Amino acid sequence: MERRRSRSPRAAPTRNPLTQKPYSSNYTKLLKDRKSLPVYEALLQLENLLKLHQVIILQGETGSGKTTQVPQYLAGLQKKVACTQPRRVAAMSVAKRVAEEMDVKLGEHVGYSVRFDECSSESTLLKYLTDGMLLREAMKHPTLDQYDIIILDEAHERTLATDILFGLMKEVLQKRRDLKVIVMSATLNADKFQHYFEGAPLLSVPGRLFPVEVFFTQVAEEDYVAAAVKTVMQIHAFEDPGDILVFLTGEEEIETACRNIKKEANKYGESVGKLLVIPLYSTLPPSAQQKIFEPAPGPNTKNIPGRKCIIATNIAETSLTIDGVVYVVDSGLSKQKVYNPRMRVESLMVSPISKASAKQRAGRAGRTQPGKCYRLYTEETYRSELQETTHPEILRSNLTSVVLTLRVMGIDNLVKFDFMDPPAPETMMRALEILNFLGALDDEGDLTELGSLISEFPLDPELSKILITSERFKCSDDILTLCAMLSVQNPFLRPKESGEVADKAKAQFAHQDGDHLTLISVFSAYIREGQRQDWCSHNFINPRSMRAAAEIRDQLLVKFNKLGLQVLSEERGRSENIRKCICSGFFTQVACKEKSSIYATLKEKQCVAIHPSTTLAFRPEWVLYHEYILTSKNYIRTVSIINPIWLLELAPHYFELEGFPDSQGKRQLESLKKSRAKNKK
DNA sequence: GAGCACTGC
Repeated sequence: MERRRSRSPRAAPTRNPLTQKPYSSNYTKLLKDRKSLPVYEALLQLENLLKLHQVIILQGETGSGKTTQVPQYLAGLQKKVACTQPRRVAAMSVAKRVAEEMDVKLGEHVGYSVRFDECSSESTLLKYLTDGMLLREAMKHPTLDQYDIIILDEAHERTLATDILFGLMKEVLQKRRDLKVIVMSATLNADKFQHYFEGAPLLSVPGRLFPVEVFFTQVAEEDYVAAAVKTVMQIHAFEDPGDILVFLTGEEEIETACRNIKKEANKYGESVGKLLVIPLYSTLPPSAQQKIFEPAPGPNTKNIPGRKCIIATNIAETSLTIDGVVYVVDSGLSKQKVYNPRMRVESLMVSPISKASAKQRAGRAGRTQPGKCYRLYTEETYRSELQETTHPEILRSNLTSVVLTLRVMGIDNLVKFDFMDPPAPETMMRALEILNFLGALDDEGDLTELGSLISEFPLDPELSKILITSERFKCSDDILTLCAMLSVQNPFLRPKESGEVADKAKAQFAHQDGDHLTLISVFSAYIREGQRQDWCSHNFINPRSMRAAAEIRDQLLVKFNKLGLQVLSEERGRSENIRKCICSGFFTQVACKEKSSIYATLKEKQCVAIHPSTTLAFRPEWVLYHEYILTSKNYIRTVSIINPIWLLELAPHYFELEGFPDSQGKRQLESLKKSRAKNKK
């Protein structure tokens, strides 16, 4: 019966071909909405193009429905489909929505896969996953045979993982003529993708956003925070009801702006509506982040409606969507990561955003009704100083992990690997050099056994290395904790108003040998106290960091056991063993005291100071640091005391010292070497 | 003696 009916060209099937069950009423209701999406009419065209081409570029703005409709349409053709997303929340929520639209149970025909949460099965035809997760799958199965179609969504964001997948796709498409790839992107750089995948046809679908009127300032603003405050007050006093979203660059600025807006609003009294001012940045505790979803305040005594005003970082550009925003105020700036391969340092710099970002920010005003966007820069600045698109992440990152990943996927000629934007040769050289010193690559640049072990862990190669070495130093229990703690946001909270109390709380955990041991002791205390939220808040510890660390530690432990490594811990010589073990991975990050509190990094001879957040009670001769940051000064942060002899024992190859600049540290190491040689005789 | 855009495995 069903067969005959589904063959009929006119009547739509009443039973779901995937489950053989009749469609629910919810399905019918959702189908109506789906049919009104701009992308709906393009689906057949897409199917036909796929018969002729291996790669297709699909360009569509927010609201076109491409993320939900394209993958499910292809899965409906009985193809195994993977669709990547840059963020885990998106992968999970889109999968849930699509399962509902397809009238199947989430985790069966439609599933998702993100870190810590695998929701798919044998029967899964369509899987949404984070781009990083697909990369992990590709490390195991470099030709991705488990899929017929791979969709790279949000390609315009050019995340590190998506960029590597682009290059990988080029290789795999040669080996698998049956594989199809769809690159889905917002506009602006679709032609770049088309050029990269030579001959790939471009399919465009319109978006569905309300119009947003854009205003520029007439003259350049000197103080953009003050300008933002002024603009918010003007909107609040003179514009129609609707919430305001302001884009600034960071925590401090945002808190200042919030204070000033509240102060200004108070001056106006009842002549304007109530204004709810909410800061939004990623390091805020989740409870504070939830405030952005609170409704705008009601009318005041003069019956003027209230509104809310959210002052946010880039987090509101893509990661968090706030409905009801009608006005956007855009500073035109954001903090961006930059990488200096010569100094081997990643730092954050306030930089102008791209035109693509400016457009994205403006679009945040048009999600529910027509909106307005006030740009705190001139049209001339926009035209001449803003780049078309944001510099892809791969050009701004340390590539140690990336190079290792490529090697594991069997890419042996890195020079020939077709990057959409090739990274600086110096950055690649740095990565190869460090991987060689870690023992992950041999002198020919080939992957070693240790290298493939290192690549198994979801960690930076240096951290994986110390985790593996921890077996030898009988401190794996502690190093598992340390790796987890170094992978999460700084767990120590220090609110300005209670700085001293917070410092005292932190002092309870301080370990005399350094910040690494302090991190371990915080985690131990957290577990000992039953992982309690109230314990965290009482001790100025960020509970989110601790929960994340516990989860990561569990994941690392499972992997650790699976690889046949042994969890050992020995009390005798514990601190020394831990610090030696850290040296086995971070020997390139050591500094020697020059005078009083000034240090010089050994390899680059950069003058640095130990960051004031350290728990070290004095300034030792030699330290190992976890990160080198450029802020008001050059700082090294997360620092522990080491004995320079360990360096010679653990990384003799690196400390041959030929390429090192002359310094007190180098001379000390040289004389240590001499006396060691003498003792051996 | 002071500061951490945002993701992701």
